[in-house]
Amino acid sequence: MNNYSKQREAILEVIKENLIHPTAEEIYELVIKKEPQISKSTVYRNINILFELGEIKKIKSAIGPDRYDYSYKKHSHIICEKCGQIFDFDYNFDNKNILKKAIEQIGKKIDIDNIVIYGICENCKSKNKIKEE
Amino acid sequence: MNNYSKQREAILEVIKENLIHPTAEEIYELVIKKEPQISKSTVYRNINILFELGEIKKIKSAIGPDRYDYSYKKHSHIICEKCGQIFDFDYNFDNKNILKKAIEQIGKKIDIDNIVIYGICENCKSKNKIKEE
DNA sequence: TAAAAATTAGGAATGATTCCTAATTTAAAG
DNA sequence: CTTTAAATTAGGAATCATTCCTAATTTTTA
Repeated sequence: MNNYSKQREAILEVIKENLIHPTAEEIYELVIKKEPQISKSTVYRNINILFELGEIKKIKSAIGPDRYDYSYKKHSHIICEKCGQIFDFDYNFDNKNILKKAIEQIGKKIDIDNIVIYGICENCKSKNKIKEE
Repeated sequence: MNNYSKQREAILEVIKENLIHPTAEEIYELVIKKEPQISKSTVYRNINILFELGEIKKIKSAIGPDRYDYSYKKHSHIICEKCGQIFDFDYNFDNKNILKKAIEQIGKKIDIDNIVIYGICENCKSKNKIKEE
């Protein structure tokens, strides 16, 4: 692992250029424009490698497949469980204290990578209130 | 939706009794002991209904299928991205402030349902340091 | 420049979940 | 009660996302 390949480079570029939290499928559709011969398995394999290397973040959406994120700047995510929409969220969690409590409660240190707030957004909430026919 | 069915009741009971964040498959294996005729699609359908109703929580694990949780008490989760382990985490997030910042940043109110900390646990971190053969 | 290691394309295989349908169960109405 | 309507079920087919497999190619090493 960790050798040069133009495919891997193109995939990382696409993820860097598209800050829309694309799915693997979407990454494939974008990267195929640059590397028309690329196969889907190569996209999946390299996404996983880039994630392992810590170059990109994996976001477990509430709905549909996983999404990926290149973070120029550290941030969290808010995800709606009804519509699946993902919002970038810039918040200063007290990581030092979270870490301390985590060690107390689970007995081991955790390297915090991404904090995700799952909830229901206003739009989806109000939709629910309308009596369904 | 929302009518009586002994299958749905049995599924909810199983989730209440097993606080191990079971997957749909695991719920099926447990509930089949009580309702031997039950089908897997019934389990999936009812898990979704119970989630829609807000009776159970869905946890997007870093690894493998979704997991479910009946919460007698509100809590968060810490999930390891390498091994997929899920830890219950009792932490007092400043939800009022989070909500305020969220409205500022994304322009809409969010009903916070579950805060998840994705990271890498000590065990997995130390495994990585060992030179792989 | 030759040998070893890593990566690729492409398709098959797998795993999780949803969808479909006819039969059954539950609820509602007279 | 009985009848009718609505909801739910079992079971399997279908779908979707992802991983696995293999022979060929590319990259690295020495």
